[in-house]
Amino acid sequence: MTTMKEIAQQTGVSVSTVSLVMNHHDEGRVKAEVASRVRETARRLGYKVNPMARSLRTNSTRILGFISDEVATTPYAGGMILGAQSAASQLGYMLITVSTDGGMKEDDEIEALKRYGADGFLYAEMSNRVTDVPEKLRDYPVVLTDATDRNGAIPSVEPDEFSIAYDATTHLVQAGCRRIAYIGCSRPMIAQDGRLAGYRAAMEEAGKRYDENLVVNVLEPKSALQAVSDMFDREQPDGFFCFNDARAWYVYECAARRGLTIGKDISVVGVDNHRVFAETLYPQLTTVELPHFEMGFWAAAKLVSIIEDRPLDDFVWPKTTAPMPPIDAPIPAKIHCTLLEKGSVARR
Amino acid sequence: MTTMKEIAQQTGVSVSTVSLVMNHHDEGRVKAEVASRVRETARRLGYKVNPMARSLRTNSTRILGFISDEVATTPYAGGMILGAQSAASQLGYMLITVSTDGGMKEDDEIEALKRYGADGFLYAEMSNRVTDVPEKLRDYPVVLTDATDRNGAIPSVEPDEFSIAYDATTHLVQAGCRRIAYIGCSRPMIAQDGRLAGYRAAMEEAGKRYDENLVVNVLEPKSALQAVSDMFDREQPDGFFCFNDARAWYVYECAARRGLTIGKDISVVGVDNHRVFAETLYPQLTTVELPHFEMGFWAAAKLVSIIEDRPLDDFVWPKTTAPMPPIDAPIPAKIHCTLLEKGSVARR
DNA sequence: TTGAAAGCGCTAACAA
DNA sequence: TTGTTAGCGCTTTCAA
Repeated sequence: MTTMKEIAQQTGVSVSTVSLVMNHHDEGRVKAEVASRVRETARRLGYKVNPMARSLRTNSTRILGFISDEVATTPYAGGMILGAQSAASQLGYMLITVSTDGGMKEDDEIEALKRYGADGFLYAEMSNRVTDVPEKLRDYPVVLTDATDRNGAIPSVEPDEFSIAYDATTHLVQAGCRRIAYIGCSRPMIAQDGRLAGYRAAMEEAGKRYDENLVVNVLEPKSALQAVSDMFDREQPDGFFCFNDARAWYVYECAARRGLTIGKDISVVGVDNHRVFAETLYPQLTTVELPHFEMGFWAAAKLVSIIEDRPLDDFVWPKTTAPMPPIDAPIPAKIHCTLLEKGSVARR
Repeated sequence: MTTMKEIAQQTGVSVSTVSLVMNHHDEGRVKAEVASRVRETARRLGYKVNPMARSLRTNSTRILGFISDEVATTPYAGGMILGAQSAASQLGYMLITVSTDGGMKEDDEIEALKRYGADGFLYAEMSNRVTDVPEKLRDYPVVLTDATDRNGAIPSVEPDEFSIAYDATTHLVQAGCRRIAYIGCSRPMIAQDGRLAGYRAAMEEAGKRYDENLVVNVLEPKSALQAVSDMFDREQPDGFFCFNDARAWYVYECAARRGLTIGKDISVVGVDNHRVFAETLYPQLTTVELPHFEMGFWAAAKLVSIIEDRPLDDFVWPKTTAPMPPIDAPIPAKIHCTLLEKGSVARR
């Protein structure tokens, strides 16, 4: 590893001059000619700053902590982490991921992260929930990812659940479905509320009366299949919007048992959480993939903007939204990532 | 953050004495009474070493890099990362995860990890493959996780595919199945070879002739379902061992279309890669969960043992294997994690 | 048995 | 415009 000292020696200047140049603090402080010689030597020697040494002085490590307790159980986390990592990497940061699952104590992991000098934290859930941020994070910059702060005091990035359901349902309407069912979740979640509202709005806008009989909110696998099956026979829907892939599967199962084919006899749009259906089993189906990558990306970027105290607009953004695809288009389609800016922000 | 200096002042000794004590180098060098006073002060002040400062001197960060290119697409990764993190944490290390998926250049990520001072690397695949380890990792300690080095030169931790299939098949035999089919993978993979062999061995040991007609190796979702369906009708198997959950799903679909119920009319044991079936849809099914946690755990521990040049036996291990559960036992069951020790080892 | 001192690579205040 | 210096928190000689 090349050091500033070596650059200084080879260029015939002092270490502080090198430091100034390498940190872009040379404007008006170092002669342009000297600066470019320094840069040239640095390039030639393949110099890379030593983050440890720097952080020892500056108390800033350019490390972000990503905290989640469900990395082990869902593939959501992967996309989110990837997004966060992508933003971090573009902004010159490193992401350290800790999972508090599996009996490890969250506080210990946070302590470890602090010791390693994390400048700020991403606190992630894997589906939008009202969340209490741990006490230990109080005095650090924090951004919630796919979660909502109970006290509304911490900035968060969440999916636009309403629009997801609205667009999915509208999509089914436009595909010509007459009776569109909603297979939802019975446990109260932010996503469920938003999506049910989106479904309802789309139905009413299409001139279809909102009909409670077409809505089944389920939780337990065993009774769930029965409930969906009952509704299936009772209401004979020809379109389904499903809260997630597990719930979509109930519809698949019902269809198979009745000799019906999805995409031909009935239409299904569902949120695909596990990537199993979209990628493996039914590549031709229309599914909605939640914008986990984007949420991770935005959250990390937001966090950096807090840490460095500069506006988000300074950064360069990727495109994060796409329109709903035609009914037989290749999927998954990523739609709607809403950045909620609210509350105040903890600073160290 | 408390520093050694503060401890030194409060105890009335020098920083070097504190350092000696905190690093357990005080034996015969520091008076026992002084040492215990130092420890007491450290405890009282809640001292935690500053890893940055230490690594600046020692050139060792106690950071492990976890490199994988599929974090985003499977939940396997989560378990593996969790295992690796668990071992790392127990051994006083920190895990930094980088995912090289999504167009980010692997080499760049490795460079970043090196800059942050990683002492060694875990290079992970998400299903056992023959793998080339990147050039950039050449001079560092590396352990392959769920992967096999093409040159057989790098230590790796892999699942015991043979035993997984052997035990699963035997399980079906003991459950009383007469005609047991194998739904495998047509792409050549280490797992496929090992599992087919395990299936075959179990069949023959049970006095059943190995019958090629009962074996369907498939890949493409569309043709796969057809192939499984054909075999289903032709051979009328009453037991199925499936390579993964996608393949198990073909059997579910076939069964549903024929009015058959799994666990009653036919028996299915499958490797559950996505946790969808075991956790959500068929909690009563017998599935095999690959020991991702254990692989991650062992691989990280092995890596630390290489870095610190001490034998694995110095560490304390969790139990990693369990016998096959009875056919209706709660799942997932983790079985068989084999640590393959082979080849030489890179050292810095 | 203990402490003083040097130095890891870097930044930043200050002096020249 | 540049260099000198001090010091971040720690480890590790070396001398006392």
